[in-house]
Amino acid sequence: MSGAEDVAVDALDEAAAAAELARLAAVIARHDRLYHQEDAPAISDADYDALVRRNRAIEARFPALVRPDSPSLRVGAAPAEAFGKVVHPVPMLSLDNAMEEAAVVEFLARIRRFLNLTADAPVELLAEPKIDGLSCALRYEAGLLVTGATRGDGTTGEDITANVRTIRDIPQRLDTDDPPPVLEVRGEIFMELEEFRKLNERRASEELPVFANPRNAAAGSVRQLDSTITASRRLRFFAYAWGAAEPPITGSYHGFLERLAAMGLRVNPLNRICRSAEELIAYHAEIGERRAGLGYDIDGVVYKVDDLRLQQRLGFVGRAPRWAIAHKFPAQQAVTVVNDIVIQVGRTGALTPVAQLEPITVGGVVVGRATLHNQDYIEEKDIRVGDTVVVQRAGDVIPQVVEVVTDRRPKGAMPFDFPEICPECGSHAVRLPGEAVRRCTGGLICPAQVEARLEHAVGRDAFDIEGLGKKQVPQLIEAGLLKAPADIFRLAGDPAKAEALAGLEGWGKKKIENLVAAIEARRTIPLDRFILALGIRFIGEANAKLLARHYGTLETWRQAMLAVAGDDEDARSELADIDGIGPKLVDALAEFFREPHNIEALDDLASEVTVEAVASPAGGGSPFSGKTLVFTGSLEQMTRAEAKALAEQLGAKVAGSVSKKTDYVVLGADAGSKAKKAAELGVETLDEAKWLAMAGVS
DNA sequence: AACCCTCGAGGTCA
DNA sequence: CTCGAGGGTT
Repeated sequence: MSGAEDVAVDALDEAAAAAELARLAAVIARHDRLYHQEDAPAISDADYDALVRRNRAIEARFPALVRPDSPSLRVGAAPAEAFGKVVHPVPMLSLDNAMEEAAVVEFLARIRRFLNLTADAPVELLAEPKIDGLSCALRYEAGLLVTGATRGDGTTGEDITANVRTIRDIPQRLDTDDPPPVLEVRGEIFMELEEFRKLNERRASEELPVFANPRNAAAGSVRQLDSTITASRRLRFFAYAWGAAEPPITGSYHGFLERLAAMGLRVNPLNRICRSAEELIAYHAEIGERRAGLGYDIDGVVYKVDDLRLQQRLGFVGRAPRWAIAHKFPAQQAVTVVNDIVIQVGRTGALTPVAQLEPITVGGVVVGRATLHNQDYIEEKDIRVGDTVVVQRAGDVIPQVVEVVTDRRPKGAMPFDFPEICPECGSHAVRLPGEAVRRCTGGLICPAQVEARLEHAVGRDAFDIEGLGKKQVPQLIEAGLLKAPADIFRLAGDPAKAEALAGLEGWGKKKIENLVAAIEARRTIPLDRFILALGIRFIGEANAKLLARHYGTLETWRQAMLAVAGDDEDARSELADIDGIGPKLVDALAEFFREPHNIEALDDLASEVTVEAVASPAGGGSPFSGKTLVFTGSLEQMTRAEAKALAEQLGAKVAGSVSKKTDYVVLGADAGSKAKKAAELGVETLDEAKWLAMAGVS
């Protein structure tokens, strides 16, 4: 031993301190590696903590000497006020699920079809365990960890950098001489079962509530504002993907993972290359058998096409890649009793039956209720009050009644009598022919609908008013302070109302101030959110945007909708011509605007707020954005399906036949009648090379 | 088949 | 907030 490590911190001079910090950074990094890569720690946790403490003590004396790769960055940061937002430069996607082996076979078949391969052409896939934790994106710039973010909605996540730094499987600095300028590593943060058990033991002894399962424990730990708490939880990490990367990632997926491992990130050692559906299924079975002994929770395995060029060609459908699929394990099941079936009334008046179950633990959480969806569902499974039923958590999350154990049915149990009267307001509840749901016709006289509509209006995607939620809305309705959406704004505008608020339980001065501020902050609202807030049937986030973009201003839209309600043919066809708006939507809008009280409520709300106009989408980056394309003839560089997917990605619409609305016709080899038609109509044609060049594919 | 809307359950943190 | 199911629309 050199002795430096024995010198008291107080006795170090600056040069010795710098040297000691360098030594500690290296030693701690080495122990981190042993811990996470070999799973063979060379020292005890206590000794490791002592090293970390010594490092921190020296830094406290010589703040100027803190190294960019200092281990103390793992734990040092002061508690944050709240989590910042991180926009993912490349969206974080979800995977399609396969529950059955047949779906795995179909997955492979579809890949081969899409790539124009024969049914027995070799395709290599990397199979890996699917960890049940929370996904996370780590951004390294020039080899240094700069941000860690949760998945969030896939586009925007929360900034959990300080917490991520406390995870020993995640290096502060990539172990390479030649770090990439940008590398965003994605993977799963999770808690091992042993740590989970110890954590809950500790919490139980401190009389704190215990976590329901390791995944929730990991999620709770990562969402701590105080990163020292996160640090004490010993989370783990496996890498399995990337987002932004400069230079781009090329080659194979397994090669990418090997490079990550070489740079000090942890990669699951159970990953394996497979070459056929049989091999994939065998892998699934093998991992399933080893599941209990892994020491951490998994909910299935994931298969990914290994060749990154093929991944790119396969692309995406919706939010999920075509080149990957999650093959889940069967859901865990349990048996319990249906104590009651209650009816809930939603915003649109839908009557939804919910089974009240004798509480039972399924897959780590206590389940007490399960939706029964509708009348048909209950009848098909013949679920009766008093029945013993098999319950599972679909996708290991959502409780679901699978089947009735009919031998255990009590004598005299009657089939469920689905109400034809709304249990909340007594109005008739009707089921239209061809529909599965029965709906209350009470509209605004139905308290359940009024409440649900108000909750919808203040919701995150509509007015987004902080401090008004499922708890407060019913309370304010009860107090007579809320009836229609416009009343929300009168809460802030009318002093008498604010005073009435102060008389209610749980409304202190501060809370009222906050609410008023939150409401005032939302007095200006974009048209699409305003439309969404009205709660018109079928008009969700996407359709509200379509309408807002097309009509631009509230007044234009309102006039057009009134004309539609008055059966004005021109207004109707203008509306129906918007791509994505079909007959049912037209009817729903007309119906809404035929009700005088709806228009009153709309105008009332509009008088309280400023509705911002929405610009119709600009041309966008691509020459094809907003254009209509037709492909004809056989393409050589890619299949028709790929070309279509690419064009749509660029904002184009792909049509099947040439018309005067077509902007471009892409001619493959042996193009026939469509080429002729294009010439007749004077539509611009592109050959394959030209199309690829314009699409930005070289 | 892809996409959208609606509804539901259950969890954690402030 | 996240996940998932079911049903509707295009």
